[in-house]
Amino acid sequence: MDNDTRSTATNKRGRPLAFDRDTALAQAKHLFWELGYEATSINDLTQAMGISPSSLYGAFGNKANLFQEVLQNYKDSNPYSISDFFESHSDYRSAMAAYLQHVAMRLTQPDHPLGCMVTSATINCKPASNEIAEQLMQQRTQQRTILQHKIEQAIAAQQLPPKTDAEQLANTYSALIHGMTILARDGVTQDELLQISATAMQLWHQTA
Amino acid sequence: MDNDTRSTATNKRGRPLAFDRDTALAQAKHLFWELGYEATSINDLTQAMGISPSSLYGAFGNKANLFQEVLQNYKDSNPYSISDFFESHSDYRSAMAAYLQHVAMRLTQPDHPLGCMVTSATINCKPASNEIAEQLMQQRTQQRTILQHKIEQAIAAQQLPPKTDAEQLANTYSALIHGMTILARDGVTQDELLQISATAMQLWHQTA
DNA sequence: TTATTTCTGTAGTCATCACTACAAAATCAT
DNA sequence: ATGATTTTGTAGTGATGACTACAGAAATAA
Repeated sequence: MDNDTRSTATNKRGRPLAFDRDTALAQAKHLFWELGYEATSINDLTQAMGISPSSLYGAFGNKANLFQEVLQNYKDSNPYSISDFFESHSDYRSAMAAYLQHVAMRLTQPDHPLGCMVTSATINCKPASNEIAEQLMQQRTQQRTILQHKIEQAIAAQQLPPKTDAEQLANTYSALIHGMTILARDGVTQDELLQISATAMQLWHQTA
Repeated sequence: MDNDTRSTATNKRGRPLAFDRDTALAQAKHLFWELGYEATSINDLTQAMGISPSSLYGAFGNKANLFQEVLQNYKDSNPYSISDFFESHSDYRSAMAAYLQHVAMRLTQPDHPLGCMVTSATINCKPASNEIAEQLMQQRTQQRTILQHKIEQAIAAQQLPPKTDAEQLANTYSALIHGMTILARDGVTQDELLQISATAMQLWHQTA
């Protein structure tokens, strides 16, 4: 029943960690983000983290568990969620515009790999990694659902036509955002992604 | 200087192939499409193709070369290109609508894996597979450029406002289409993808 | 000091990776 | 028939995959 989350806080007994756990985690995140879950080997990780396999396994359990921690860190390190934008903007249109702008920026930031890790890290997986792949899929589905709820609220607040199909619109924006990850990784620039975000705002008015 | 494309045509000398080359290629395509390039092992391939490693290497050279043939077959097996739609429709708007509809259908056809292989097969690759990953990237870039040219022609034909940014619009549609591959693989249905296609047609009018 | 606890480095495990050596088998050419 | 040619099955190769055993090192606790 002991909680095994070896914290960075002051250790009590035994030899102390010879490396900074958060720094190592950040380096692991960088690799998983760039190459994906399976294409990143333990050897790659130990090299990048500057530690030995035994240290890695001692501190993080195994590859899957390390990825879990990386994923949590990845989510925590993004200061802005969809909800944040819808809370800090009075009207839904400007919230969406700001969110799409934020996404375009974040997918092409020069201080970390291109695109979204949740979108890209487990596209090519063997069945052995199905659990992790499904976890990321649930993340994506959850984001889609959140967006749908925000749109439903916009409809209820009469900021969108009452006949608007919230799921359809959420799906369309989700596709666009996932696609921006592909484009970012293909070398499409931040400016171009921002233009896509601007273009996408036309979807807000459903005319058909 | 001998052309090494061992054709399916009547062999002249030596022991004949004990398997149907096209069928085996189709099965390889199925695997690469579903799992991606690196996550598909030679062992997976020989199992699915029903042949031994020596037969596989004898007939296809190596894994990278087999993938090349699969890719060519993948492209050839899609009877409709962007250009086809723009040639068979008089106005550009209906051509685009038909193309997006076609994409939504194709990405969710039940007789083959979900999504687009060119988009998904080399998202997670080690540096060793950079050549193949870049080849697929060039495919994606090329498709984007073709779309841009069609939009430019639409502008020239005054079927789009003269101030339309063709590259920007092509990028937006490309993002949407790539994102549809992610959604399709996440289990979003064909109907929902068709709705995305319909929603996306609003982008045709640039209002901003 | 000595004992206890925890981490580190080395060297290994076994499985799987792409790929191949080689002899037997199956065809064609003569 | 005999020989030339090509494919096949078996059984490997060395490299790399994730992971671990174990002894020693570095800290705290007594």
